[in-house]
Order: sequence, then structure tokens, then C-alpha cells
Amino acid sequence: MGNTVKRFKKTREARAQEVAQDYVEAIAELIEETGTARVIDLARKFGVSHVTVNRTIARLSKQNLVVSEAYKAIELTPRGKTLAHTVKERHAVVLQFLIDMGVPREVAVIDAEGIEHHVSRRTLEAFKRFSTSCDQLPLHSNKE
Amino acid sequence: MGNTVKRFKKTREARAQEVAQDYVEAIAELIEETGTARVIDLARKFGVSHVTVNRTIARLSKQNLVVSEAYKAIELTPRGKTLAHTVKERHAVVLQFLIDMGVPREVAVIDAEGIEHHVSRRTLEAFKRFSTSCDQLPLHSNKE
DNA sequence: CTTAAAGTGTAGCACAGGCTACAATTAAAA
DNA sequence: TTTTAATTGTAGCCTGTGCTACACTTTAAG
Repeated sequence: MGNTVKRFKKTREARAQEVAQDYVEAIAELIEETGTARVIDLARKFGVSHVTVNRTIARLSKQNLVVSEAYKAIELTPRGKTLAHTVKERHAVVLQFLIDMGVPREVAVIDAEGIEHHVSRRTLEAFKRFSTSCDQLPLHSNKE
Repeated sequence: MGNTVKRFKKTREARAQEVAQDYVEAIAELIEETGTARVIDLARKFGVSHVTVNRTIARLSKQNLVVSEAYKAIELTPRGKTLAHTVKERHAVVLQFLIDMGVPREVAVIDAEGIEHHVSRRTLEAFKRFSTSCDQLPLHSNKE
């Protein structure tokens, strides 16, 4: 299999996991902030109908990321919690990195959302290194 | 509409354009390198069946990005050419940026493929600035 | 407690992007 | 030229992610 093919296949696979990652992160956030994660909360968060959320949750349930009973709040499995934690950290690193690069915050927030899912371990490490070196600059802190 | 909603909507919109961008870029490359862009060439490049390519081309045709007659090679419209050019440049900037960040080339190639579609103008500018400042470092050139 | 509102579930539609299988056409070999 | 191989097109299936419309359950107001 050609290298180009591999590259595109990897990108497609990554795309397939994006939704799952966004959902577990959002669920974790909701539980932390409000105590529970309901279908309607996720629908509002993502700007989609509750039907879309419903079906996605069913799929995540099959993947053992969430536990969901009819008319009950959604919960994360241990696997879901672990994933949520990883995703949250990566998201934070990417966002801080963009801000440290000089990208305006509002833009950085949008770009981070799209970029984070395609950042490999190696690239994430590079981002961290950069932000860390920025910390040591006495001039101006980008972390308001 | 909430900011979070906007953010996710923008990310979804970006995703919808990714395929179109990858295709026009690949078509431009094929024409440049081999003279023509055929369905089978694209299928091989992306690692998908010729059927998938076929349907995508039909859609790009509706979007006025390509011209395609049955059993003929695929061509780009002026709009398609412009898009291809923009995408190619952006791709190059993102790839070079990752390499300059210290990401190993093989990893950078994969990550760039996913990341490029989510890089806004502002972020792209920041990437360019970084790579330019790297150029001026006399130590080692990452552009082999 | 009863009723209205909010939330959830299900049916069924659309489109994008995968696929295999088979038919038609073009290009290449004999 | 005829036959074979490569390429392209079409039918039809699957999954994911969006939707509206309508039914059901839970929650909150009266």
C-alpha cells in the first residue's frame, strides 16, 4: 500500500473518531459543571437536533464509551472517562499553543476544535515544548 | 446562537469541504505530473474504489470545480484551479511548519493532511511567521 | 392530583462517502 | 483486426450524521 494511501486512510480513520471524542469530552464537561449530561444538553452544545445526539449516543454505547438507559442521564464508562481526560488535555495544549503562536483567542478556539483531532503524539509534544518555552519568556504572558 | 454551537458548526462546515479540497489538489498534481487526471489515478491516490471517486467527481462537477465527461479525463475549472492553488500552498506551509517545529517528517506528513483543513488565515499567518524565523537561524536548515 | 411543558424515543427522509458486482467503453496486445 | 485488459459507469447495499414529525415519559406548574 502506497504511502499516500496510508496517509489518507489514517486521516479518514481519525475523522471517524472525532465525533466520539467530542462527545465524551462534552459529557465529562457537563457532568462536571451541572452534575448530569442529558441528550438535550448535548444537542444544544453541538447545535444539532436531539435525534442526532440520540443515535450517536447509541453508537458510543456500543463502543463501550457511555452507559445510557432510556430517559436516564448519560454516564461515561471507565473507558469513556479515560478518553475524555486525554482529549481534554490535548484540546487544552492545542488551544494554548495557538494562542502562544499569536493567533487571536476567538480564532484559536475555532481552529483548535478542528485541529486537535489530527495532532499525533509527536506533534503534541512539539506544541507543548513551544508553549513551555513561551512560559519562560518574561516579556508577556499569553495566559491571561 | 451560542459560541460553542458556532464553533462546532464551523468545524462541521470545514469537514464538508475537506474532500473537495483534497480532490482538486490531487487532480492538479496529477495533471502537472502525468498530463491527465483519471478516475483510477484518484482512486489509487486516495485508496478508495473508483466508484467512490466517480460519485465525488459528480458532486465536484455540480460545485463547478471540475469538468468531467464520460470516459474522458477530469479537468479543473478556473475555480477549481484557484482552489487547488490555495490548498497546495496552505498544505506546504503547514507541513513545513510542523517540520520546523521538530516533528519527524513521516509524522508531519500525516498530521499535515488532517490539520491543514482546519487552519484559518490567522493561524496560517502565524505558522508562516514561525517558519520564516526558523529560516533565519543559521544553525540547521530543516528544508533538506 | 391533574395538566402543561420539557425532555426523550422512534419512524422515516436526505446526503456523503465507503463498498461489491456487473455492464459498457476505451486502450493495448496478439 | 480481433481479442483481451484496463478503465469507466451504474445498480444497489451499508454506515454515519443531519433533519422533521409524531409518540411517549418525566418533570414542573397549577
